[in-house]
Amino acid sequence: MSNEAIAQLFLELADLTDYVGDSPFKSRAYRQAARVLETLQTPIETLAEGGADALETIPGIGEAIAEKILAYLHTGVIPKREQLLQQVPHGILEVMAVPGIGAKTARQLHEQLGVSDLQSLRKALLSGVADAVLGAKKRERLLRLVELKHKAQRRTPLGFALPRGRELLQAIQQLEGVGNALLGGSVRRMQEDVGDLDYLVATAQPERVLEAFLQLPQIAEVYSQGANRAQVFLSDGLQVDLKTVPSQSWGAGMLYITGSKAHSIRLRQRAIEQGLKLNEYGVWRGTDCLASETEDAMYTALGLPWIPPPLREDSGELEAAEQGRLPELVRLEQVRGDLQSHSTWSDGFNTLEELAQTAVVLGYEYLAITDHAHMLGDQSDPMTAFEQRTRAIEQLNEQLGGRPYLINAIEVNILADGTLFAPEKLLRGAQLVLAGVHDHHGLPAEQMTQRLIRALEHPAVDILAHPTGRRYGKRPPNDADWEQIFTRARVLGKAVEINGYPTRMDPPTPIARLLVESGAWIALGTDAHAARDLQAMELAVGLAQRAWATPERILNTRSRDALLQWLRDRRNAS
DNA sequence: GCCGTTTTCGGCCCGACTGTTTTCAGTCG
Repeated sequence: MSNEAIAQLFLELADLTDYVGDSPFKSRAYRQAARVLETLQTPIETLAEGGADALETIPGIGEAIAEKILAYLHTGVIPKREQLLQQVPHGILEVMAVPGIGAKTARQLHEQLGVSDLQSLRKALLSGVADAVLGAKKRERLLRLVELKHKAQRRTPLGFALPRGRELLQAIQQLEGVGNALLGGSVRRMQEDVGDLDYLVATAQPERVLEAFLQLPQIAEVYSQGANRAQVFLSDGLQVDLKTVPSQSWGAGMLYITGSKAHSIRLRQRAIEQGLKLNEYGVWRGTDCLASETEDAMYTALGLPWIPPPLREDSGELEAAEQGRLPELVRLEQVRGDLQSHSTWSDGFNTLEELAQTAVVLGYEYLAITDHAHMLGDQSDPMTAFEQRTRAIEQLNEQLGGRPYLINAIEVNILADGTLFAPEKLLRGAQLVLAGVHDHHGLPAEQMTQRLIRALEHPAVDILAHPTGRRYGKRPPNDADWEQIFTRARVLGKAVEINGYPTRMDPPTPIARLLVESGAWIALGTDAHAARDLQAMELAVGLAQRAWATPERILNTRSRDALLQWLRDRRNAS
């Protein structure tokens, strides 16, 4: 089972603990443990091999939680969770997931009205009997939210949230009275998927801004509105929070609105240790404001350098900042080309010319055309089709004077046994070979590990594409020993891809971080199947940043000549 | 339930918004 799966169990345990009215600090500890488990880079089974002592070295995991983890790994259940599930109504967790219904309200609803799941909640709200517990106003509000909630169960992939968020940001910027405006939250941190959009506005007239904001046509439902904050839902159920601060608190507000929550809490604890207080208006000593106008000043007042948003997850960035070893993260403008794209020669929508034109607009020196080997031409004779495409690329390169330079590349399927589905001659003829898993997902970890290593060991392979195979809403990441795979890639001098295609974003952050730590070469690719998809490089870079990647080991921060030299050297070494 | 340059008990981030609460609990981010 994955770390995410066990983290989910602890989140449920936390809700159950709240529901039965046990210590709120207990449920907080469970939630903290869940968060830590989710961001853990190593599979929990591996860590558990060292027993409870090893687990307890993880911050936030003590004796009791270590024991629960071990019990789960051995028996498949956490006894405490099973015991609580016996005590509570079957569907109460989904009731508590409705915004505005917490543990206390859920319990009242159950005890007084027999509400036990979403369906009975909806009935109680519709019939009006819920008035007795909630009051008329809250009942009406919840009724609207329950209806909306149907549409918005899932988190939104960053690639979809980002354009929507920017569109709304533009609308907000045009509201009267708005000074600065920022799209913060998980989007600014470039998290792979986001639960809501968070905006910060600097203004001297918060009432006016909020009033105008609530009039925007995109807004379907107002959840709450106050003197300097509003929470609303868009018609598709996406939640949007907008907070205003006076302009002198801009930096403090940015820090607050960007989060993450865990990062903010650590900063606030740090402030307390230094006899200070941190809130969304500044850093304070008593009533003296020490910093508030810029994020930089906020961090400085806490004795830290500015920390880039993608790192703000309480996963080691504060310790690194303290010790002056924050990474110089790779930036989008350092990327000189895209290392995965598909043309009409396979399953892409755009021609080589169209892809090249967009690459020019993006300022790229090069673009790897990585059509699927098994989809070339009419598929009956891939070698002939490959040779035709090679000539087409060479001609186009000549026409364009190598600006951008199209790399005659190929993407090849890794079969279940780790062999490659393409003629050797074709593989040798390509300037650059990506190998990726496209079927037989979900093999046992050991088998998947050997499969990927075998593929990496093929002398023609340069890059392992979309390593975990995850697809949002379709397929979880494949299980494998990533440390072993990435180490093998480093030893072989090969690269592993960080894929920015919006529904892939592969590998997920914790595994991407393992990749960076392994020291293997990294290739950033959009996996574009249309020219406009090339824009997704921003997402690949964001994911690389969350993995603490610096430009040195990223292939496509290299110039065209340096990249081609790398390819020649690599081949000579194989 | 976790944790410790205020170590094995006594703390645990901080503020905004809602409702009907005349002083605050519940919920959320």
